[in-house]
Amino acid sequence: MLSKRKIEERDNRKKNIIDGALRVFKICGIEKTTMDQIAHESGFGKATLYYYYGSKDEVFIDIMVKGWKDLWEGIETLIIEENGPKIKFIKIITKIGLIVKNNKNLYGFLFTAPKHIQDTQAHLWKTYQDRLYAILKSIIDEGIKKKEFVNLNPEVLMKAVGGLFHGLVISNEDEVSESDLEFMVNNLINPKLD
Amino acid sequence: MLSKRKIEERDNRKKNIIDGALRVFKICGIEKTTMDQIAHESGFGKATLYYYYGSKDEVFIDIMVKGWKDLWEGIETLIIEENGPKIKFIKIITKIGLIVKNNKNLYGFLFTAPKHIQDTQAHLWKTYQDRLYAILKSIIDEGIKKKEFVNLNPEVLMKAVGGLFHGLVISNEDEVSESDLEFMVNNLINPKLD
DNA sequence: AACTTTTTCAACTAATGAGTCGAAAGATAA
DNA sequence: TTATCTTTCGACTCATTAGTTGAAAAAGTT
Repeated sequence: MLSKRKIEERDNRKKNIIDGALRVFKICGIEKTTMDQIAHESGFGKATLYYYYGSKDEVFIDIMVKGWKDLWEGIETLIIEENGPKIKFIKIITKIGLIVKNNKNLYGFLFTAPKHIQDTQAHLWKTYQDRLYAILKSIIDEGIKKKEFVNLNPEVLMKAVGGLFHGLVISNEDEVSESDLEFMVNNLINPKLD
Repeated sequence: MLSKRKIEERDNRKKNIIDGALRVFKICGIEKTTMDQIAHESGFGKATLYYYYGSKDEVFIDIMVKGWKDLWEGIETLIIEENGPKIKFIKIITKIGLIVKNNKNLYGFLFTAPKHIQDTQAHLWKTYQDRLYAILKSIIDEGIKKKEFVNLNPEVLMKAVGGLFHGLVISNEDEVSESDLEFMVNNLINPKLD
């Protein structure tokens, strides 16, 4: 049996591998990153890496799960707060912005990679992702109904906010201020100047 | 010497290859697409493909050049039209939207791929791309100065519009109506309800 | 028809990269 | 110290894929 400390150490090494992987992704792009590179970057030999992860996909999936889980847990409390849809929506978006800014390597990967991983089985991370999207969608629906949001197709609005967020937070070298992000999301979902 | 017709035929075959390539990209993703696949999809053997293109990169670059050139030429006339920055900007964005919608395979590639191609030399397509960005940037600058646009950092506004556009037009299965696109860009650059 | 040029491709090479194996080094426990 | 379990990795295998070659078919020219 493995002692508690042993397990912790092992988890730490896995974390090192993930961090190394993300560093290489940033430089080489996800697709062109090799297991040798990841191994070297995180200070192991390739064979050792396979001691911790059974395949390249497993590394990817571990990253995805961690990312979406953190994201979900970061906004979970905001959902039950008693706020109108507009306030709630903005709060969630800015919170996500904050989380993403704190770990750009991870989330740059998270929002770009999914297409390339084949989801033969439903993955754990999909659950968190779906949950997050469903919540945002329901807030948009409610916002439109209560006329706090502009009256557009909710799917379209969702895509718009997603794109805006991506442009401002992910694919942007410089940091956007929270207030700018908030301001622009606000303009998008309801262009009234208040 | 090659006759005019011969050259035309050759260009046609090159076009077939490009179209085939884009079809495969759509299914497999750019990175995972092989030359064999492209060859097969466009109805040639791989060796024939290498008769027309010297390397995989050459295929990529040809696509990029065609895409950016078409985009630039599509909006070129709008630049000299006598319009205020706001009208001009919206006109250009919606025109780009139209062009993109007409060839989603191509532009899905165009706006996603660039990072993966190493630009050892400055490529022709970069010229068109830079030109387009510079124009948009200058219109934004002017729009802000003339208070037709909201007073935000122009770079940030640029990223925002880029992201919004991407979300609505590129990474969207369904088509956005022109009016929705126009409406939302308008809200972003100047949220006054007029 | 005889000859030249253009187009095609099956079968090859060479490099790269995912994943394996077996042996050895490092801990831990008795 | 000896036996056992955990961690490490050099050196392999094997599959894939970019790019080449040489020969042959097709088209064009005289």
